[in-house]
Amino acid sequence: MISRIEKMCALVKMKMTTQRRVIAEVISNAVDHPCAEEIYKRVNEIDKNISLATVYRTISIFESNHIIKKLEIGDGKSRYEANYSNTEHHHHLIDIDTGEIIEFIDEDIEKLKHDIAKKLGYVLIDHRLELYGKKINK
Amino acid sequence: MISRIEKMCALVKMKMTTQRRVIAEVISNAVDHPCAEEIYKRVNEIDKNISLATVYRTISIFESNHIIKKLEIGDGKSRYEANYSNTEHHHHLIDIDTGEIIEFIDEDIEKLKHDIAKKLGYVLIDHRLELYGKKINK
DNA sequence: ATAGATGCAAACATTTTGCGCCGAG
DNA sequence: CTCGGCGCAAAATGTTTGCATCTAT
Repeated sequence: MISRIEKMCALVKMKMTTQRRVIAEVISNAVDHPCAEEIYKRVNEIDKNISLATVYRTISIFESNHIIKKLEIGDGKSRYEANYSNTEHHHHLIDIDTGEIIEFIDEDIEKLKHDIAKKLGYVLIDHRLELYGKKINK
Repeated sequence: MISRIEKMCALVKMKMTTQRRVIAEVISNAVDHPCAEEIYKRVNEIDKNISLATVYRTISIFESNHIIKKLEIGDGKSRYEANYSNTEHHHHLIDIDTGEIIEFIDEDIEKLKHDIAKKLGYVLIDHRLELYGKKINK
């Protein structure tokens, strides 16, 4: 089974190695937002010979090809998620007690952001919205 | 002249040392978003004996007392700005060509964010919005 | 065949920490 | 006086890189 990210790599004409295929698979299957070290651990459960350096290099290439997105939630490390362009643009709510990340989509924000950038004389390329909250009744 | 941040330290009953006073002054006067190293350099122009470790420790205390805010614009280092609660909540537009940071305020987003958090079962504590854009006509 | 990808270990950059001394309250 | 803050240097953490080797195309 070819992972979704591997298909995106093909579109960008990336040379596909065993390592990249495994890393693509791991990130495609992730339901959370793993950091480089976590990706490395999951990759190593599939193939013990893949190095952390390769994970970093591959992540970096995926990111510059917009195949994955980096998020910085303030815990010191960069975290990543697949960037499926046909999926709606979503954002993150971070539970400040548990660190849990909840994804959400909001139409109104999608509309607003372009207007704001335009008003400032910019074309919007990307954006990031993160909410930090505490669970009600806990 | 007592800096604005120093006044906030007093409210939180922080022990005020020469070092903290100078660091408070530097961050209060910053019109940009300096990282720890940059704060350290500016601090040293006023007092050569203040160490980088103290800058980090002080920043950390300021941050946990909500006196300053950390921002991560994706350049690998944490950047900081004063968090004047009586100032309107603002956000950042980052020029992806120059790295320039433009601050802006948007009323509609202020309204939206609380509704979204509530809908997800959370009380909003903080949030962060960053737009990344290219200047029009350049 | 060959450009580019990999593994390893060393280098880097940023941030944190242990310890003995010092200074604010 | 005393507790916490300080400077220094060392360590920890996350990430990048030089080099010799290997591999997808």
